[in-house]
Amino acid sequence: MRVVIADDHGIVRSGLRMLLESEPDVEVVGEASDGAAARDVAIRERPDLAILDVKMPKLTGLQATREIREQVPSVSVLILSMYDDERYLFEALKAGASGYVLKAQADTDLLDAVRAVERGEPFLTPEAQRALIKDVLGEGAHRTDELTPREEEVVKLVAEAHTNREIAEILHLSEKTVENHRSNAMRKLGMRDRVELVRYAIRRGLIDP
Amino acid sequence: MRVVIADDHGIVRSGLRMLLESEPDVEVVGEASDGAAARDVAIRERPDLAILDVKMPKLTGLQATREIREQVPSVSVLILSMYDDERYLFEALKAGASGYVLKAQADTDLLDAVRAVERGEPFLTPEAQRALIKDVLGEGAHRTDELTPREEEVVKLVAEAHTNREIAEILHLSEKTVENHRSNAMRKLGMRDRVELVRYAIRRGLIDP
DNA sequence: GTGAAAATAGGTGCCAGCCCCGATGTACCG
DNA sequence: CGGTACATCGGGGCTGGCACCTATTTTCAC
Repeated sequence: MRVVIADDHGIVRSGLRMLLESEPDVEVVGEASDGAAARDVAIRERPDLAILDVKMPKLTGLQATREIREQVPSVSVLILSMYDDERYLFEALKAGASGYVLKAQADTDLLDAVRAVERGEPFLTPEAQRALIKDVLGEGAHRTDELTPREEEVVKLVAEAHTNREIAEILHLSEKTVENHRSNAMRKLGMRDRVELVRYAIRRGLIDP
Repeated sequence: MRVVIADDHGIVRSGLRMLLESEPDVEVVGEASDGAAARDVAIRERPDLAILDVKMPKLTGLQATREIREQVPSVSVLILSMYDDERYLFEALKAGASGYVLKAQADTDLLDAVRAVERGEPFLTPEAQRALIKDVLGEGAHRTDELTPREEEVVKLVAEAHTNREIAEILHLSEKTVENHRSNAMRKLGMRDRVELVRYAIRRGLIDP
């Protein structure tokens, strides 16, 4: 089983690598320390599985998941969350992830998750399953989908202090397209400059302060 | 060399353990997933070294460091920070830590840090050293004094998405003066545009996200 | 009372940001 | 089939942001 791993903390990558390679039939064929690199590596290597941290520079794990799943649907994705809650669970599943594992439990659950994905099954930690059931039973109405996925990607990169040109390179787009997405996002949100977008991105958890 | 490790993320503990035990003379004699447990284990095991995450439940790594160093001074402490900045560096050193390693660089720097501590030397990552030197060269005063009051006012208003012209009106200044204060603040902080100032202002608590 | 730092202000120049247009292709949905 | 949303790219133009430079006044510590 060929696996790509991505996390902005080197120590987590090392841990993942060693944990995964303790299994004889698992091979780590790529590593990335940000979301854009993760996407590029996953598309180039076409692994069986990509294990992505939710919170990474340039692209979040969820944004990277969308792009990977769109371009190479044969790649399964496992999302690693460092949060103690499940606030990104639904977005992760919508983005095409096969599983969602909390980092606190990752050392015990991760190999189970990998095996589940190998069999083509989804994998959720017990906490995640409970949250999902609760949501389905309750109301599915906590969607704040004001922005399209593309717009959100651009907003995140703007908030990380990238110029339009840099964003264009990261997303493989023209500068004009980036400007249009940013402009549309600002209009939707009623904002007038990048500065306001930064605070929005922080409130939404797209980036840390 | 006997080592205790503490981090609330299982995957990080696994990574640390495997990384450390790849060295023949290093033995991990204890693990903890929160700061209070870390303190208890360190005091009971009296290891040569305790490697602690800054952010843990019950006690932070810094609080645990203080208590460990007070009760068993023979235990050296390495602090692991998941943050991209050095905001806890000074507190860590004051608490009695021998070293400060960012998680993003931990897979390459950690063994160097362990060896340095073994020799009784302090260890700081290059980024941490730079921050320390910058601070010493500056003043004994805190980093909070990096900006003058006027500069801080301007930064706050910038982060609130005011234009230079608006800020000039609010502070009864010329636009030029505002630009100078903003420019000086950005130079002092090593930032290149307003977007970075916003995140700084939020981190500093000048504004809410 | 001298010197350093802060606060004030201006000039010049370049480029990025932001706006308004329009245009194409795709996908999905009733 | 036609409508709507999304993503993509472009032109043209105005303004604001930012850098680098100089310069005066105020303030405060030694």
